[in-house]
Amino acid sequence: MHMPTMPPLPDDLAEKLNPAQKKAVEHAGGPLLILAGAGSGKTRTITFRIAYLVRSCNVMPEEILALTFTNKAAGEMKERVESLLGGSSYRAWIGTFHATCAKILRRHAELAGRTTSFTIYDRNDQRAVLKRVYKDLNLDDKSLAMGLALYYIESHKNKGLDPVKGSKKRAIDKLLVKVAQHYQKKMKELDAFDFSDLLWFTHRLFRKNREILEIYQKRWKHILVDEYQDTNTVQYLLIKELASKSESLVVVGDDDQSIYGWRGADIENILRFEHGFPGTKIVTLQENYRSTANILNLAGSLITHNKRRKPKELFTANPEGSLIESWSLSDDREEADFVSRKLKELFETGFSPSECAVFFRTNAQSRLLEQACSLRGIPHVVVGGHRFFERAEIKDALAYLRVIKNHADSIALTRIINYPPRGIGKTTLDKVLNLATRKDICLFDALNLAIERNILSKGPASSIRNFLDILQKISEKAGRLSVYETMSLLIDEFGLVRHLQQQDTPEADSRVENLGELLNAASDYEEMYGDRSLDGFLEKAALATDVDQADMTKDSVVLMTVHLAKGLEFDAVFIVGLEDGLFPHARSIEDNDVEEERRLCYVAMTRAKKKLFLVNAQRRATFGTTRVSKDSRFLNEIPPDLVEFKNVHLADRSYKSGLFQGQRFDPEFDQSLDRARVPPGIEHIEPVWEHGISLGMEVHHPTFGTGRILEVRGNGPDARVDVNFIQHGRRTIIARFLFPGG
DNA sequence: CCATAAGCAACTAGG
DNA sequence: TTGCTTATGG
Repeated sequence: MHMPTMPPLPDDLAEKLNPAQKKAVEHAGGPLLILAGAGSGKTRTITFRIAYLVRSCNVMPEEILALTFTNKAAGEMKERVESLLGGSSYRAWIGTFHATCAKILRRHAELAGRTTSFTIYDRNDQRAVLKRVYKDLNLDDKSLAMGLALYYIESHKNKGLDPVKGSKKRAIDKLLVKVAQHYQKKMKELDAFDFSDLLWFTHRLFRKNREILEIYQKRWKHILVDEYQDTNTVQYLLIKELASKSESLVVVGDDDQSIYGWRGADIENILRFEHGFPGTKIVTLQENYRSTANILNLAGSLITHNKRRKPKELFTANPEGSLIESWSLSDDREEADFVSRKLKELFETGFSPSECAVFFRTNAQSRLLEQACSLRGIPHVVVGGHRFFERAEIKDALAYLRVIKNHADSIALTRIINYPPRGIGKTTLDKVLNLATRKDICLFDALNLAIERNILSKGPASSIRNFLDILQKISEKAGRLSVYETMSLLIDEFGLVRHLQQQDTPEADSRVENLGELLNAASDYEEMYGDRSLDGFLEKAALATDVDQADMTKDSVVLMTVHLAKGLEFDAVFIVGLEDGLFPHARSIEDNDVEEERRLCYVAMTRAKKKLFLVNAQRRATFGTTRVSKDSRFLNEIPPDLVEFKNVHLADRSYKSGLFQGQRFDPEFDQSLDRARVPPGIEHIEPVWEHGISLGMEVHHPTFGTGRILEVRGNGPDARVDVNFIQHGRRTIIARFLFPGG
């Protein structure tokens, strides 16, 4: 099972690798742990190894399994392997844990108590299932918080344990087990898996059916795992099972970048890798190719404050670079304002917007930053927050698709039964749901039964009949239609767009646009995967993430949470909200686990290539009230000689920001904020176009009222102008419909 | 049954 | 602050 000697690396690969990377790529046989520091060429090492195996070691692409955490990482890996190997590379299995498990489960669905076209449920669907369970058990959210029940179920599965067989010591434990039992039963009836089920059921499948496990063990002779520090226990067990007969297992990770403890990731997996896999070899990649020496040393000093880590020190041949700037602003608005101004300044000194990023700890922080960017006309994208596939209108359309595919999906059916409103109200639905419970049938069957037995009042009954008829009609056709065609048909037949258009609000308009996007996504999917089936598309939708969706191709500043930033890099990085209680988060301080927060901060810092700004506010609005905040402890843990502290203490001055209050800036403040040329207010932002259209200009639109110009694309009467309307927010308008003044 | 108003809770983080 | 659930009147 061990390969004694390995053939030499081809020159074209070898010349792009340092000695440690080479060692990792050429590793022969047995388990290998690559401790890959931030920016040390981890992806290159993995992809080159795959190329090496195929090109030099007579390994077939299909004998390779590479597991990642995000679709994005999987996509990048596929791309890079393809550029190294060309045509045959598609036969290598490169995917996320979840997608890989979903694929396996589709093949053996019946053994997991599902059909091949099972549905994947997200957090909201899970909540809906739990709601039904609560109703059946006569429970309410007060006697058992739903969040707790979900956590119980999920954490058991993450640990590879059966939530149905939990401890029953205390009354609450008994209750949790009971809820879990009903939940799992419901999920089976619904023909659905939740995210953690995908991993858990695959693990169970392998444990109960050794012959199936063997199929995959034989197939995958070489296994690679990316971001190993983020694996949880089930993932560990899956890897162990799959790799027990493989020729090589290579895991890559960095214990200092383990930031998913809250979703079950166990840092011990990487810290104790060699205990789980005897005979492990370890290669450490310590040379950083990304950041300036100052940034690297700063991050390195911070992380040494952690106890639970493998000691290591990164180094770089990169120049020292400029000092790290630490800015302390008076409040959160000032902070956002500062960032937007500094961004403008960076653009002037040659940084391009897409090479700049702003990281924050919590999503709630994004709003002010977004506003500040809009007001200054800074092109920006917010990654995360409410994801595309979780927007109500998208979920509605997908719910229709799910019901068409699987009539037993009562969760989806409940969602759409009266959306758009068709006269089937709460009382009617309750009647039918009760019938369903009594007869132990799904909602769809209950609807039919209720009609048959004539137990509903006339109005609702005819509505239901009509609804079922349309559903029937589309379902019959669906088999012959593509996803795109099915979707357009249902949007039309059920009047989804019509219903939104009637509302005639800007929000509804943007929803209509989103439905259009969904149709695009469907046809893209067909083109990309050559697959016209609903199953495949729905699976893609369920597993899609916002980072996948984010359009990084535009030249825009990226605003995102630190968690989403892992694996990315930017010339200039702002870390905002560096305050105790926010970053590190209050929760982690209470729980006495600041180490993960520190790793998170480390991840954020090491994304920066050239410039790093550490920003905090002295006062911050949370909910309704403003609170005074203390500097983040992390700011005290970094070497001061690497930092230029530019703190502006304004707590005693009642200063109002010009940007947000519509006033001019305080010139004194401006100077203290920055010695150099910061544009004092939006009225000073340079005019883009001699037609009299300039950024920041006040304009009037017959429908949308008054607003200010944020961005102009093109010129002449047909130019596209982005305007921030007081009443209607940001919209794109053709220039000829805009009039001067308010 | 439905639309709107009012009242109230929620904000770590994500596949 | 937003976004949900509940109350109210049509």
